Amino acid sequence: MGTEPRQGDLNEGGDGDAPFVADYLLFLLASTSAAASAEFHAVVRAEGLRVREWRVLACLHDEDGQMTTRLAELALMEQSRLTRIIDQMHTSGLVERRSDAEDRRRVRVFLTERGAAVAANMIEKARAHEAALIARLPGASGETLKRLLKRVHAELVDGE
Amino acid sequence: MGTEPRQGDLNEGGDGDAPFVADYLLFLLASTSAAASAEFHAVVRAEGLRVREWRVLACLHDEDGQMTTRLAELALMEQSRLTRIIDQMHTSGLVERRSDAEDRRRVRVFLTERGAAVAANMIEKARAHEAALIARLPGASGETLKRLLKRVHAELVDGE
DNA sequence: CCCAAAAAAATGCGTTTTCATGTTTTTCGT
DNA sequence: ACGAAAAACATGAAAACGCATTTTTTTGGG
Repeated sequence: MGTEPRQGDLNEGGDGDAPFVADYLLFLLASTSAAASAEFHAVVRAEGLRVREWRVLACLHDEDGQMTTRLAELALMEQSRLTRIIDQMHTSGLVERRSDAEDRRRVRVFLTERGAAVAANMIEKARAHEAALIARLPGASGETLKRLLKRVHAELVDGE
Repeated sequence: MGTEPRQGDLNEGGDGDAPFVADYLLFLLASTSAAASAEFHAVVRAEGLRVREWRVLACLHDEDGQMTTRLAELALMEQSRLTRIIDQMHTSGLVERRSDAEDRRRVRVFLTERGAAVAANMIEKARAHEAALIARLPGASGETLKRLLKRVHAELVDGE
């Protein structure tokens, strides 16, 4: 006994040289995202939704009737994956497809009445969870982080 | 024509009320993480590794001989998934298992010589990529972001 | 106007991932 | 010291996922 690794936090020391993971931006982003999301994802599943369905609902709430490709980008998944998620969400009565009159290659996805209700309900829960989460961070870290993430995200996506 | 949604960035307006996604912390984290990682993940795959194998290599580089459960936490994956990734990495000669003498339930994972070499090589590439990425962010955003993420991650994991 | 190229979405299919459970070893209460 | 509970890891089966390709429609050059 005594050789137990610590729980939770990212490692500090290394074998001999500098630790890498704990100071690597992409790991910090991924693990913070995972840790922060874990709690709410439990709520999502408890509501009978999968994480990706929740993402689709949230994106459509912001702008209903988006085309498949764009929706896949926003909801952070592959196009072919979204196609099948939409199938299932259609089956469970959350969304419907309508082909675009201007360009018949396009399929636009709309919330059903029930889908809109579920979306609104979940967004309320998400806002509450976010507020609670930010509340337990020191000072204004939460808001600062959001501001920073928006800037970085914008730079990564539009810039270059 | 003319009704085209913008490319890339997160939506600003909504149907009628406040936009949600573009200001929601968990989405900001997830999408920034995805956008930032996308580039490097291409490098990883080009090197013949999968993303999760790369994570394992990096974690073991920082501290070799970790037990399965802990390694799964650090490398952001499920325990049963890690078991199988280790199988495959063993097959490709990157790691080896040794059962812990003190507690024979435990399996510790070690880098092979080749694994260590691959890890070192990838970490070099990762550091270079990170530096380039941070360089194209305005001012000190990158470093500020890292500092903030460390704090938030620590709070989410240890605190509470 | 026509045909090749591009764009949007769907689909076939092999791989990955997860969930629940099984097996072995250790811990802990009495 | 014994047996129940817990911890660590492995595994079987089902679902989810992503890649490559196909189908349909639109665009653009000659």
